[in-house]
Amino acid sequence: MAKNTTSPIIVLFRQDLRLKDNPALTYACQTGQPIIPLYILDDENPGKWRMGGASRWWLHHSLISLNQNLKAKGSQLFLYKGKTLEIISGLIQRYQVAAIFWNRCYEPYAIRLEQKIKDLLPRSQSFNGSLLFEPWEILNKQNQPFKIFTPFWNRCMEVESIDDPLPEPHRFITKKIESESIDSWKLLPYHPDWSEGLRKNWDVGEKAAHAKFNHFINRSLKTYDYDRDIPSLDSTSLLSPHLHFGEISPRQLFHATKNIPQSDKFLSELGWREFSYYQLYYFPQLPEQPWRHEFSKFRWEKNPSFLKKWQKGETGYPIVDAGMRQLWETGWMHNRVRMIAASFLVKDLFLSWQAGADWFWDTLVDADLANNSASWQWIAGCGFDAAPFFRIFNPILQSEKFDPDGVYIKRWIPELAKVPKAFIHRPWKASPDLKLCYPSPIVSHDQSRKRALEAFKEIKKDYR
DNA sequence: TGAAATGTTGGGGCG
DNA sequence: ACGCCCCAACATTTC
Repeated sequence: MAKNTTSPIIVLFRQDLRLKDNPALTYACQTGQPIIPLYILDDENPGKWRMGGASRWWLHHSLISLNQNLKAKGSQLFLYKGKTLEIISGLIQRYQVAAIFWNRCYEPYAIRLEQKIKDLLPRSQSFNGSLLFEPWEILNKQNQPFKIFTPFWNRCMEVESIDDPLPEPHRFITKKIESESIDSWKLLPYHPDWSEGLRKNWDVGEKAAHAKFNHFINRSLKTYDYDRDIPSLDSTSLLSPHLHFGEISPRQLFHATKNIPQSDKFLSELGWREFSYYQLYYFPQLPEQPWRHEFSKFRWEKNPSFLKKWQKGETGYPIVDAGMRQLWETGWMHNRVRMIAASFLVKDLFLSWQAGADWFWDTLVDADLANNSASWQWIAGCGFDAAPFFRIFNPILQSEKFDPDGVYIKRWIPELAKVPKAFIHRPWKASPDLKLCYPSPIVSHDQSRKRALEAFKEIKKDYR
């Protein structure tokens, strides 16, 4: 059969819900063939890592936003729910699809799926829309993957060319096909609808992402170095969910900030994101298995009651509880507080980092398999370039250091509003006639610390 | 992208 | 003036 220039190309959207700097879309448009912009909600392929509740809320709004942006171009987004391969094979037969274009994902299940799509339609093409550097491009002098962040990032920064972000494509022809309605997917929570805090805190979509980025550049980037650690300030970029869903690309962030003198710290945070994807690529078991083998011996506690209290923000340690409540209410937690709350779960409650990762997966709007897994392994001490296990955060000291006046704590824990500054980091020492409706600490940090150190000595000893 | 324990130093009070 | 002790303040080691 002769090559048919009117046969359509499917552009498969996944974690690249944008029009600007979208290589798959741009190069599909350049063929001049009709385009089928397609999103498939496939809850089966990811297995255990099916999208969590907060992510589904975000996805709902992001798809609507992408559809609107496409409509402004005279196009639209077509929606299907089910098994990716089955749906795609159906479309290929029905519409004589010529090829499928997509931007690569790096989750192990996504990589496997992409290979099968390529087998289905060999003319298909994949592109880099989500990373500054492909994992296979960055190797050390022995041609091995880096294990430590700093040399990894130094090597990245020696790479000459990072492509300039692509402009939005001009008008293109859309091949119209049937579509499901997004409401039938029931991505939004009901019974109960817990999404009010999310609605209040987030604007979803490509335009919102750029607005937030501009605000960050103008207001926070200059003092990012220091202010990003103060959770009451909202001085971080707040871009994580936009980045995860690809409403804005790392290339866009990189190019807009690389020449600004104070941008190093921010760029290195992008570097940590790259490093997480790198880890997941070279160690696909990252979400489930500790990278440092000796940690598989660790006997984590199984204490559903402690886990519940951590999840609900009722541990009795204000900074931990404030973070966990911010997460529950807004689908997001400040980075510094994530470290403190995560350290508390692993090293004070002695619950597994996997249990923490599961909870974050369900509740974060920025839940990202690479970042979430790598960061939990980092705090637990078993990941690439991880904090050593004996490096244990003291939740009281961290609180005094990074939230000295308790502004962040009081924002998220109204029960503590009346506690004087002197006791805000340790309310159990405040006068009993305050009658706080706030729990006493469920564990003693001093004792937990000692216990964690003992356990660590144990696995280290065995391993030698 | 810790914190606690332990070691060292140097100024001041005091006999 | 001198030695002794105390103890902050800082540095180093250890977990």
